[in-house]
Amino acid sequence: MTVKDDVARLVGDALEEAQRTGALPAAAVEGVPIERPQNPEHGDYACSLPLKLAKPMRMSPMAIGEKLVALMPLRGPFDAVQVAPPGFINVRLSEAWLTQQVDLIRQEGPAYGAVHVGDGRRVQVEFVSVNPTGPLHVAHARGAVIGSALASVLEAAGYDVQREYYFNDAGNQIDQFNRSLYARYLQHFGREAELPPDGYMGDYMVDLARELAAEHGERFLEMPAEAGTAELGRLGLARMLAAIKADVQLLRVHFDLWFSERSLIDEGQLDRAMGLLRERDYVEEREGAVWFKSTSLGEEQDKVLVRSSGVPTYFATDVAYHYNKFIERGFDEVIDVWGADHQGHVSQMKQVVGALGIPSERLTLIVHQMVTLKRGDQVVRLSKRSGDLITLRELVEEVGTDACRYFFLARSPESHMEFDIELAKEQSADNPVYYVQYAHARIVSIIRLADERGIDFAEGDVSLLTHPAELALIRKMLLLPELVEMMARSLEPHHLPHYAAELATAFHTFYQQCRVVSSDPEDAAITRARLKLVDAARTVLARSLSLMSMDAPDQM
RNA sequence: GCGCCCGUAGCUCAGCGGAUAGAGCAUCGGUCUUCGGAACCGAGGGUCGCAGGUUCAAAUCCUGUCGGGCGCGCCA
Repeated sequence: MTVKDDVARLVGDALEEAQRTGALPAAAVEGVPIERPQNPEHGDYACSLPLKLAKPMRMSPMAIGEKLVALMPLRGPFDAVQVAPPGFINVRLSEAWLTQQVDLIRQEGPAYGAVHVGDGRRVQVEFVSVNPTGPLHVAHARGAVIGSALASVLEAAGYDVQREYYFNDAGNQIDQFNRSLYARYLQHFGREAELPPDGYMGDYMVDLARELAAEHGERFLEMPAEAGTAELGRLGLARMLAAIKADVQLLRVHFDLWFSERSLIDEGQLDRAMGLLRERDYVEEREGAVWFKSTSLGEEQDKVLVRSSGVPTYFATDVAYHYNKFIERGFDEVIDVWGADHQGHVSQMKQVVGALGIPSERLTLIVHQMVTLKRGDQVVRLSKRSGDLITLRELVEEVGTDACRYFFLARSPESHMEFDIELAKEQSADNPVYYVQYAHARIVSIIRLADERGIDFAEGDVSLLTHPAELALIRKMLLLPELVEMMARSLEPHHLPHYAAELATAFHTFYQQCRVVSSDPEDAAITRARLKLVDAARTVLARSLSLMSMDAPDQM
């Protein structure tokens, strides 16, 4: 239970008591709202319940507040509660309690920040899932960072998390890919060949053809064209997939499972999903095709599941995939991270899940907006088909993994973000990334110094920590578990970089004002206490960075 | 035309219906004999696109409107 929950209970218990004894009239309440006031004069936590109860209770907010505060015992972490106009209950934490948390944080170590909102429930996070017909680009990097950070946060919040990449290895686009590759392959050997009209034009296809030619020679020329195209395509696809794996690894993104679209067809899951939809009367045959009757669910149009040619659409396999996620594998919750270009499919996907008999709230679609990439003044448009502009790899190699992760993560998914490469490089010294990491390196070097001087602070007395900067740092450290809980509930990991920067500031401010390792013998006790604080700060900062899959360097 | 997203400081962006709307960068001004100055402290800078509405309380919710992005296929 977080402190915030404890505050809510403190107020909630008082309300119950007041209503039971008749001190306050009966009124329906939906939860106890607890906030963190921005003005420190308002204490550590604030509750606006009296303001909300004023109307149903027909009393002034201040009077309600007074009644409640009178019933709130100053136990445990709490030092003072008071009512403030226009009707807030402000709660302040006790300094003695705050300092004790330093020891507790050190005890928890790298596990600090973990909460139990997930309660072991199984959640699948599917992200990136770009077709392996070309290299990953900048927008994909954004999805990769959002998805992986969200997965880490959910894990810290007590969920059993599965990270998954769904890749297309069947269908039209793969045919296009195969034909494009075959054409490049023929061209490599000086044969006359034209790319298909909707083919993949990028130079990477030329490179891929050359690599395969180097490895396999003219083998595919000797086959009938159709077989050659298919054979070559299969090898090319495997290479593209391997390249994508390498690319996401550059961003420190790991997947538990790479899920093949084709396997849904081969292993009968598509048929079973279609059968279930048909059974539930959501399928209709018309004009030689098989349709999902989404208009019956309020959608604007029906969707084709199986073309008149007998070939299932991507939509059909997507239905099968979600059937597989919920019904065959039994995930409690599923989160899909999509780019804005897929926004139009969100309501259809939700309807499909409902049509399969699954409460559609169990599926969450996180749609992130596009990334506008800039090099100075030049706007670079992102298109996989028309050519190879800035790839994920180029970006990461130029800007660095940590900076990429930090910047992509710091923007909320729905914001249309701008990424100026020149700026990111020029400002690297003033980068918030390095600011946060520098705080960690600084901490480690202080502890290193203490080690060199043979200072043992295991018995440090944390009650000596009374300086405002010390207490401010502790308060900031205590925010992490609440933040993890909030992020897991809202599925918004973008708060993490902002928190890390605030924590770093709290540390730097403390460092500026409080000498840690002092050579004056009279300071021995406070030195030991502060070393404990510094060590706890290292724990929390390192945890914040690890949740973002960022490096926590010992030196820079 | 319809759907989704965005519009907050010079720039890039936070902001859970609550108290005086914040951060970084940029600008200006301070701090330094000792633990890492990649630091700290301070200042200026805002009609939260605009107009209505709901509410004790709106940057936040609703409606409309203007501007920008992305979609609207028997493509994925």
